[in-house]
Amino acid sequence: MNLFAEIRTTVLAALEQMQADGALPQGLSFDNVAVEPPRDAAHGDMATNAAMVLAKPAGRKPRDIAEDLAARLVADARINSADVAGPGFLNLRLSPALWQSIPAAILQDGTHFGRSAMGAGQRVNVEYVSANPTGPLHVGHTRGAVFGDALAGLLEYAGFDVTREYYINDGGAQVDVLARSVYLRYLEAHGQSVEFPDGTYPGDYLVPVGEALKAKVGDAYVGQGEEVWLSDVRSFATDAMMDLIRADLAQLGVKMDVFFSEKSLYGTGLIEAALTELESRGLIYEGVLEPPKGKTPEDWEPREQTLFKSTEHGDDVDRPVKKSDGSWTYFAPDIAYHYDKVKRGFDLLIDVFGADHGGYVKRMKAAVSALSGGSVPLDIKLTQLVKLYKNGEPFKMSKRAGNFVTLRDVVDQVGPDVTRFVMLTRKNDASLDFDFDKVLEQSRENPVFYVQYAHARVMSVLRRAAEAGIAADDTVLAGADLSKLDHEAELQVIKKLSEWPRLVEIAARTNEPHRVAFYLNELAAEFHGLWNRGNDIVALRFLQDGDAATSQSKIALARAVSVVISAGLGILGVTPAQEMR
RNA sequence: GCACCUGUAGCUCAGCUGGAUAGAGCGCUGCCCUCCGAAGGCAGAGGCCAGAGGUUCGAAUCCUCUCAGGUGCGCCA
Repeated sequence: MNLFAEIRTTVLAALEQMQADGALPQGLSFDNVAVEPPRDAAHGDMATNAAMVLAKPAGRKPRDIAEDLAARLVADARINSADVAGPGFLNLRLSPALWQSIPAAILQDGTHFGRSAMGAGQRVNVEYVSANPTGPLHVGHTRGAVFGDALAGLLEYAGFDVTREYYINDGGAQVDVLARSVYLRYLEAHGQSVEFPDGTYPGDYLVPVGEALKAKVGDAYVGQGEEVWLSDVRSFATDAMMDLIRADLAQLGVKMDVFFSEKSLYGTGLIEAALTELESRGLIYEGVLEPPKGKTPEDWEPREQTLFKSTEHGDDVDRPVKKSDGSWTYFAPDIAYHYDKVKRGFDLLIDVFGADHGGYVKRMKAAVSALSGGSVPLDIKLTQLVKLYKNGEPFKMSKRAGNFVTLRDVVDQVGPDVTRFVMLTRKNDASLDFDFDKVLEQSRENPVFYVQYAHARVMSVLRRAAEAGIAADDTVLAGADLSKLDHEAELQVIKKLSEWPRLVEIAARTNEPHRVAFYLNELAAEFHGLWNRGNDIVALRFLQDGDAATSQSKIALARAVSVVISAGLGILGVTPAQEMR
C-alpha cells in the first residue's frame, strides 16, 4: 500500500477528467506529475507539481490549472483540503481516517508492507565481492559484500527476481602465485626453512593450507619441479581459498546463489564464442594502441594486439582482448562471463566493484552493450575506500594477513549487524570512515544503536502490555480503534511510516540501499520523539492505565513502527534488537 | 595528459526521474526524569551548497569551464 502512489492515481484521474471537460488539451504526458511529501510539513501532507509541469504544454497559467484541479480533488473523501501555493504547487491535506488506516495496513501486511511490484519479476543478476581467491577478504571486500547483499535484498523487496553471484578469478597468473606460495608452506610443513620472495603471498593464512597439502600428498612434491605439482597445487589452493572466503562471507551472513569460475570458461569455447559474437558485429580488429599520455610505462613499445572496438559503445580507447603473444588478456574471460550472464536471460545486470576498478566501468558497459545489442542494461556500482580508525587513530594492523585488515578482524570485534549497518551509512560512492569505538558507542550519534534502541523500546512496550494483561498480538492490534490516534505527534509518526513504500521504490530505482539506512534513522527519530512527548503528555504514552482499548490503539502504532524497522533491517541483513543490554 | 568519484553548517554527512524558507548528528547555548528504558527528547544560534558561466517558470541537483582531494590508465587480474 503506497499512499503516495494512490493519491497520484487520484490526481491523474482528476487530470483526465479535466481533459474530458476541455479544461486541459488532449495528448498531454503526465509522466512528470509527482506526488511527494512537501519539504515543509506546514505546507500540508502531500504536494503535487501537476499544474507546473502541465502549464506550458497546456498553454494555461499554472495557478489556474491548480485551482481547477483543487476543486476536483476536494470532492474525494480522502482529501480534506487542496491549497494552491507558490508558483503553482497544490498542497493536499488528507483526512485523519486515511492516516489512521496506515498502522492497520502495516499490521496486516507485516514486513511485506512496502514490498513493491515495480520489479515485476524481472531477473536481476547482482555480482559482488568477486575477490581473487588468493587470501582472506579484507575491509574493502567487506564493504562491497555488505553493499551488494543489501542491494540484492532491496531489489528482492521491490519485486525483482534476484541472483546473487560471485565471480572467481581462478584463471589468471595470480593463482599460479598462490600455488607457489602454498608450495613454500608445504615445504615448510616438511621441516624446510623457506623464504618468500617478492611476488609471493607471505600471509600466515597459507600455513594450514601447506599442512593440508602435506596431509594429502605426503612428500610426493618435495624436490619436484613445477611441471609436476603446479596444476594440482593450484586447484588445491584455490579450493582452500574459496572455502576461506565462503567462511568469511558466512560470518557476515552473506550467502551467494552462484559461484562462477573463470577457469570454467577456458577450453569450452565460451571465450571464443563471445569474441565471435563481437566480431560478427564488426567490433574486433588487429591494431596497435597509442601509449597513455602523460604517464607512459618505462618499457613501452608499440605492439600489435587483437582489440575490441569499445569506443563504439562509449569507451575512451579500444581495449585489447589478446596479448601480443596471442594469449587472452584478463578482459577476454570477463567479456565471456558477461556474455554468459546475458545468455542466461537476465533482464538487468549489476556489478559491484571496488573503487580501484573504476577504470573498467566503461569497457564492461561497452562489452555488455555490444553483446546484448543494447537490450540488457548493466549498472556498475563502485564502493569507495573504507578508512579504519581506533581511538581516533588510523588503524592498519592485522593479525592474520600481515599487511591488511581482514573482514574477520572487523566482524570479530563489532559483530555482523554493526558491520553491515555502519557500512551502509554512506552512499557507495563516498569514502567511509569506520571507527571501531564509535560504531559500538551507545548514543544518538551511532545510527545502529539509535535504530535498534527504537525497536527495543517497542518490544519493551509489548512486554509490559503482556504483563498488564493487555492483548497485543498483531491481529488484535490491527482491529483496534485507530481513530484514537488523533494527536499531531502520533500522526507525524504515521506519516513517516507511510513514506516507507515510496522510499523502497526510490532506493531500488537508484540501486542505493543506503537510503534504507537513513530512512530507518529518521523513523527512529520520529518514534523517540513521540516516546518522549509521553513524559509531558500522559495521553501520548503507549500504555494507558486501566484503558485496554486505548492502549491497544497506541500499541498498534508502536508495533507498526517496529514492523517497518524490521522490514528495513531485514533488507540490510541486520537482526532487530529485542532489548538493549 | 586522460577517465571516473568526491567537494553542502566549525566537524561528520543526508538531500527524492530539477520544486517552495537547503536538513540531521556531533560541538555550542538554554531547557525536560515522582511519569512506558533520559542509552532519550525539546528549543536556539550556525550556509556564497568549492568558484564562474549556461539551460528554465524554477538548479545543491542538468550542461560547459576552472580550482581542490581521491582512484585508475596496453603486454597484471
